[in-house]
Amino acid sequence: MISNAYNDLKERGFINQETDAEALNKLLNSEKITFYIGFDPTGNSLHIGHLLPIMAMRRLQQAGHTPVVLVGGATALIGDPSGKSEARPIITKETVAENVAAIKTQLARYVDLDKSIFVNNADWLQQLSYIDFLREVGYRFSVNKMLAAESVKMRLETGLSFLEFNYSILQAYDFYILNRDHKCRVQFGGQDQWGNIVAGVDLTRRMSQEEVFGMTFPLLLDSNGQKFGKTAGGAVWLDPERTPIFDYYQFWRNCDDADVGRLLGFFSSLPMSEIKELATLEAPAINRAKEILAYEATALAHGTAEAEKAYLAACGKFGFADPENRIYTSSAIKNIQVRNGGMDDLPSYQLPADDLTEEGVWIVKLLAQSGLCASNGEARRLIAGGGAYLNDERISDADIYVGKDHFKDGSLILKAGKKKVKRIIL
RNA sequence: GGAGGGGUUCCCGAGUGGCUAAAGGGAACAGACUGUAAAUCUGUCGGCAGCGCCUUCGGAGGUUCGAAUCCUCCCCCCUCCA
Repeated sequence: MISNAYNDLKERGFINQETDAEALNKLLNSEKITFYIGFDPTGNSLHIGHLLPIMAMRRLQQAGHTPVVLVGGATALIGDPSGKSEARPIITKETVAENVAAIKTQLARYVDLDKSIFVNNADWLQQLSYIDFLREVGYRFSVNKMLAAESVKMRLETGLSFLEFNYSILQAYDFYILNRDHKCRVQFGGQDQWGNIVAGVDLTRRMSQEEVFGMTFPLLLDSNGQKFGKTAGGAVWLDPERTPIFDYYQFWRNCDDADVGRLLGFFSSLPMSEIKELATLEAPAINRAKEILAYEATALAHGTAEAEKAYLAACGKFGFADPENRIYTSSAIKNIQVRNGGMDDLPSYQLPADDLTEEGVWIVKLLAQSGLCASNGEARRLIAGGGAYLNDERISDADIYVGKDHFKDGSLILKAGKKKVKRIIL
């Protein structure tokens, strides 16, 4: 149980902007409130980019507050222009409905949905009458003001359709509805949501004479200023079908030294005092902090059993950072017996039996079809550049064939570079 | 609706008839160095069973031995005017 929700968020770095710091501090610490965070169901899986608000929601819930999880079933049909340089393709209602279901399942790992209110704004936005809406809500918005908003200004350069321009009004209306129907007092969101949140705070005050608040989270960048959560293969997904659990673990394990502390604050539940210690570890010991981060983040997304497997598989490949458990941590990772093995838990690819002919499988083809390389050409280049390994031996020739004798106990290990691994199973 | 400018490979951005799979930069990937880090240096960066063929420069046609480059029509974006 988290006792002081506001300070908790603050010391973990969750707070970027807030409408009224003092009032929020008081509110979050002295009352049990209802708050809301929205998610746009534009895809059928969440990715790491969505995780920061989810973690905040989790902490707030643990502090006794009640989250309203709003999925933007209606607003996803519009497309939020905030923080985007271009309009995004409009998706169909059917897709939105599927996405909502998928996202709900993933959220359940982080938030206790039984103690949350789950709403879909399609339920109230869908049936609005245009004329009524304009008369009731539209007249309260000043276009002059809207044009001055940073998120709109940006798009004024490249173009903004009327459809998208309306987005912020709809989101503001959501806040008003949630306040009216669920006594929702605070909206949280990413940094790019600031304009939308403020619009909602204003609208709610005007329509209901209720004082509500807003807070945004920082935009996560890695130490290089790059958008966080992107890797070679694109986004890192919570769906294990898209991002194998081992790869998910590895994403965290490979974060920059400089980022570990901040990431532990956001994505683990370890106490801040401990995190500060971990973040200041010297040279190679800092790797233990990364293991802890990876273990904790993976355990949250996929469960402790899977996290343990990924941890052992990765350490089997690269070694343990702190095999003797000298570095203090409250994480359950310390209870995991240091042992090797774990090969079974590397991402694997099942080779169709027909592909293994008398002469074997062409190595280039195998690299490509197992997903390690995007095309045959890329596989050739990888081999030419000395980055391909078969059972930990560098492949020097693109024309070799992999036969039965390369498989030990029915599997072999293929690597692209030092970090990308695939177990090929017969 | 009118006038002008523009749409190039993941992104930015050169290229105005053959030497252009298309400069340069960024991102990305690999190698070396390391700690599965950062920085740095090096290489790669459309597809193909690779010295040749195929697909790409908003879309569709056309001119030409040859088109990202010229012509016609269409779509989209920006700026100014209405």
